[in-house]
This record gives sequence, structure tokens and C-alpha cells, in this order.
Amino acid sequence: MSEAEEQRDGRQSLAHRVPDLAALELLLAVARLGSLGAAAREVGVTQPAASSRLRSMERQLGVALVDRSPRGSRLTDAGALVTDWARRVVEAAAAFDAGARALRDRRDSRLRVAASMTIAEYLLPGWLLALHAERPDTAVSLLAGNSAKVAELLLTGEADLGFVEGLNVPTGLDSTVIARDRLIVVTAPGHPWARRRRPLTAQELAGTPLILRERGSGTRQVLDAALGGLARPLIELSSTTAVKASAVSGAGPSVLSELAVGEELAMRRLVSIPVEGVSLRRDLRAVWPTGHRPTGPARELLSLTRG
Amino acid sequence: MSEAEEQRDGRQSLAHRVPDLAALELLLAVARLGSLGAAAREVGVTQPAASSRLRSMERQLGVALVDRSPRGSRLTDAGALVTDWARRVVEAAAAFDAGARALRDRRDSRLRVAASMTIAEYLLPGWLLALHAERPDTAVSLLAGNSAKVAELLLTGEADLGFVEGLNVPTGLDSTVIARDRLIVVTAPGHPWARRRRPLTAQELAGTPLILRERGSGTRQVLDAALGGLARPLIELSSTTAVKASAVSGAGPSVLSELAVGEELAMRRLVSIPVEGVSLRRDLRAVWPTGHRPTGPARELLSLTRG
DNA sequence: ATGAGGGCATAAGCTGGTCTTATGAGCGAG
DNA sequence: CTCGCTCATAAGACCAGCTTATGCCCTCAT
Repeated sequence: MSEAEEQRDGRQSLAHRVPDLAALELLLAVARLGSLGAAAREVGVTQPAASSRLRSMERQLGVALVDRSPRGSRLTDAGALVTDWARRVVEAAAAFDAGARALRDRRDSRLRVAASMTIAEYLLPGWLLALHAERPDTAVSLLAGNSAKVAELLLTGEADLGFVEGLNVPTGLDSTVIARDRLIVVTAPGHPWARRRRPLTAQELAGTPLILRERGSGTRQVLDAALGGLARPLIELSSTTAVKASAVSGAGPSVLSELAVGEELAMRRLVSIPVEGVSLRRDLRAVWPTGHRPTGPARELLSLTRG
Repeated sequence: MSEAEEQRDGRQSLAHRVPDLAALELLLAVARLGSLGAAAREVGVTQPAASSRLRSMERQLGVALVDRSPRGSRLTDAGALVTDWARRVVEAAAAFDAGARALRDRRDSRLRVAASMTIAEYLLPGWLLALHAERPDTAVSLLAGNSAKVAELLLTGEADLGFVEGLNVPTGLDSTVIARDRLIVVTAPGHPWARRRRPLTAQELAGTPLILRERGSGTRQVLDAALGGLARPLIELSSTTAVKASAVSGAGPSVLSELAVGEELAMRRLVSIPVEGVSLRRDLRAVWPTGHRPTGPARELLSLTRG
């Protein structure tokens, strides 16, 4: 997106076109409580501030969001839609906060969690959010690394609870399966594979260069094992995001966790290619040093991950 | 969340603990470009402003995000994690913007889209984002309603392209399948059904009161048809969000689009219950008045939805 | 009928954050 | 050795948003 194009659009980055988080939270409160004043009280400002904030949000969006009446305020149709989109933004922000909070409390924490990248990115923020809702006083810290790193942190006592996504549990650790993940083959919608009628065979997959995470990543391990160590890299990238971006741009097929590509599949930026004869399921496990059954906050978090 | 509890946590709503969108965008730019100054230029501020913004973000989060050096800046490990979470927030904000933009351009638009609620909520913002990337000048408007409303808007010429999720295509409209959706049975993880070994039968499902959207919604139609008009409501609610919230809180089983519950399933706030003997698949279709094949921007959008 | 109370809008003044410009200091390459 | 890139700091301007203080409208109960 060039500057020239920004000029032409008359826009200056999202931040100027999307209301800030405080305003979005206010909108959600109004939707829930049905009154500007009540919403103002909930978010901790005065009623005029809320009134003005809401008004400027409507001006910014160019759409009326709430019908004000002398006995309360209700969302307009457009307001209901906007509120749903706002809720997503606020949820993402809450997940951000849960993660950041855990990161911040590194030093003086009582529950120290070590997790592999995919879990830290896609699942942990949500769990931490739930944990915080139930035990608001728990200070959590978060360290991310591959399976070996997680094992090391647990065994040296630098972490209380770990989450790994590999096939085998590192020695010295006990574990329990908390969820199952599936690796799926994805391509951009224009790729020839997207038009296949029959599932891909293991041989075809093994014979095709793929966009992959680097060796040593949990994802790569599972794939190598499933194919018998044969996965051929077309490109090797060091983050899931980079792999996704390459795949979306049509650079080639990739194999990724279904956790990571939900959004892309829904929006059809990527399509999932069925495969037969290969088991790409993998267990996501919570791990802890053998014998040291999780207790206290660790046990609490563990129970949340299993529902 | 009471005020007292807010006191105790020392927090004052997300907005005070999460950096604003401008800061998050700056962080993404720094991550991508590897330089504070370059990132500053990209987001359209001076370098000192970027420096200060980043510093205050680090202070706010209590974590160092980038390693500055005389020849550039790189993310720290924590920074990489934070950047991924930030990316989610920014993506949600971009989707919000795409939707809001469409809503705003209602009057003077060139492409007027009518869509059913589920599609408008979960899919359209992403498509509009993609459309905007390819054709930045296209002004799009968005109207949401049920299938009948969409048909009416198309037939009266008030909309150019529609999206519906029902079983049958309203008369007078041509259509094409753009994606498939599946309704899934979900419960809170504590529900007895979550521990079943065998799939649910159609009879069991039909015999159990469910948390549902109101009659007339696309979701409800499909379910009623699949069960032979027998779905028994436990509660009827008017928004997908409300239904999800009830299901998560354990009020009972529900049937929802898999589009709507991806996040909840991943975080195990809900679990999916297999069902046999019922086809809960449904086609998502683009529709237009018979004979009036989509052209111009409508055609463009259509092609994006199919990849 | 008439006041009490809740709901929202407007006005005026203050405060604080954030931007800009200007400048300095470290490091590497020509 | 000096140019060019990086980032940091300082000082001042500016603007957005808050609070307090009102006023109007509507409803409900006395």
C-alpha cells in the first residue's frame, strides 16, 4: 500500500478509521445494558463522555448505531452488525492482554507456563483469559520455545506447566492429552490441487516440495514422521505467519495446523486438500515433571483446557 | 465484573492495558521492515514519534519488544509473540473497517451487497477487505437480512449481489455455490453428550430441546428441514452471539454454523458432538436476479469468494 | 395534574498525551 | 574521516477527551 494510494483513498491507516478500544467497549456495554448512562458507569466515565464518545464514533463510521430515546437506547440494525464486528476486535484485544500480562509477570509469578509456539500463539491467550476470569489474582508467566526447550524449563524448575505439540513426550515428563490438532494440506484456491476430485496420496505429498516451518518445529516433526522423514521443502520459513503468507500468495502447497488457518479457510484465501493414507492428527499435550502432579493454579489452568 | 473487582485488579478496562491500534500497526511495521525509522515513514509519522510510541508500548506491557541497534531493530522473542497477538487485533480491526466502510457507503455506492446475517458477520468483512485490496475505488454498501429480505432487495434493484445460506434459492434468482457450511451440534464441555462414545442419532437430537436462533433464520431453517420440522427449542434467541453465550454457559446443547464457533471450539469453551443420520451441510450461495449475471465489481467480489 | 427521576444533549474549561522540529550520539562504509 | 544510516532526547505546540454544570424531554407515581 503506497503512500500515493493512501492519499488517493484519503485514509491514514486503520487507527484513524476504526474507533479506539475504549469506544468499542462502550458500544458493547450500550448493547448489553440498553442505556448510555448505565454503560458509562460500567466503563467508568461520566454520561456526557459516553454520549460524546458514541456520537463521534457514529460520525466516524457515518452510520447511526443506536436509537436514543428518553427511556433508553437500543441498537439500530447497522449498530447490531457493527457491534458484532466490534466484539471480535475486543476479543482479540483481550487475548492480547492475557498474553501480554503473562509475559509481563515473568519475574514474580506464581504460575509459570512454557508452551510451544503454535499453542502459545493460538490457544494460550484464550485459556489465560478464562483463568483470569476464575482466579483474577493468579500471576502467570509465559515462555515459548520448541518441545526440547519446554522440557528443559520444566526439568530445571523454571516452569510449572508445559504444553507441547510433538508426537512423543520428552523423557522425564508426564503428560495428558488436552486436545487434538490436525495438520492439513492447504493451497491457494488457484492451485491445481484445489480442483482435484480424489484425495492426495501420501506419495504425491511426499514427492511435492512444500512450504514448511524449519526443521525442529513441532509441525515439521509430525509431518516428517507421517511421511517417513521425506517431506521436501520448497521454502523453509521460521514463523507460521510467514508460511501462511507464502501459501496465500500462491507460492505453493503447505502443511499447517488447522488451528492456524481457520480464518484463511473461512475466507477462502486458502483451501484444504484432502489426503489419504497419512495420519496428520497430533495430540496437544500438557506436560509436567514426572511425579509432580500439577497443583494449585497449574491444576486450575489444566482443567480449563479440557473444559 | 464489578467496580470493586476492577479496583482490586488495578485495571481500568482493556483500553488502558492494550496499546492502541496505531501502536500495534507500528509494531507490525517494525517487525516487517526491521527499522524504526522506516516503520515511522510507512505509518506516516516522524521517527521520534515512532520511537516514543514504541517505548511507551514497552513500558505499558512491561516487556522489551525490539532490540535497537545502530543499524536497525529486531524483535525480541517476546516481541515476536506480542507481534503475533497484535496481528490478530489489527486483522479484526481491518475486518471491522471493511464492514463499516460498506455500511457507510450505503447511499452513493456502486456495488450494493445484501447478505444474510451469518455471512455478513463472519465472511463478508474478509471478502470486502480482499476486494478493497484489489479495487480500492469500489464503494460497497451492505444490507443484512434473512433470505426473503435479500431476495426482495435484489428484485427491487436495491442490491446488486446477494448472499444467502438457506436450503432453497428464492424464486426469481440465479445462484452459484460459493462455499459449504456445516451446522454442528455443540455443548459446553461439561454436558453429558460431551462424554458420549457413539454419535448422536437424529431422533435424539430431534427429541432434545435446543438453544436456537429464532424461526426464519437460515440456521433454523436448515435444522428444521434436516429433522423434518421437529426441532424443539429450549430457548429462542435473536442473535448468534447470544446463542453461543448461552451454550457456553451450559444452558444446553445448541446447533450452530461451524463458521460461528471456530474460536469457541479451539478454546474448548464448546465441544462438537458428532451426529449420524442427519445432513447438516448447507450451501452458501451468491444470488442475483435471474438473467442479470454479475458484472463489474459484483463479478469481482464473486470471484474473490471462490478464490 | 404535578413533581420526581431517569434518560440524553450541550457548554465551558482544564488536563494530558502525542505530535513536530531540532539536535546529539553511535556505528559502519566508502 | 566524513557521510549516511540508525536511534534517543528535549522543548514547545496542539488537540482530543474528560469533568462539571446545566437544561430538556419523557414516564410514572403520587
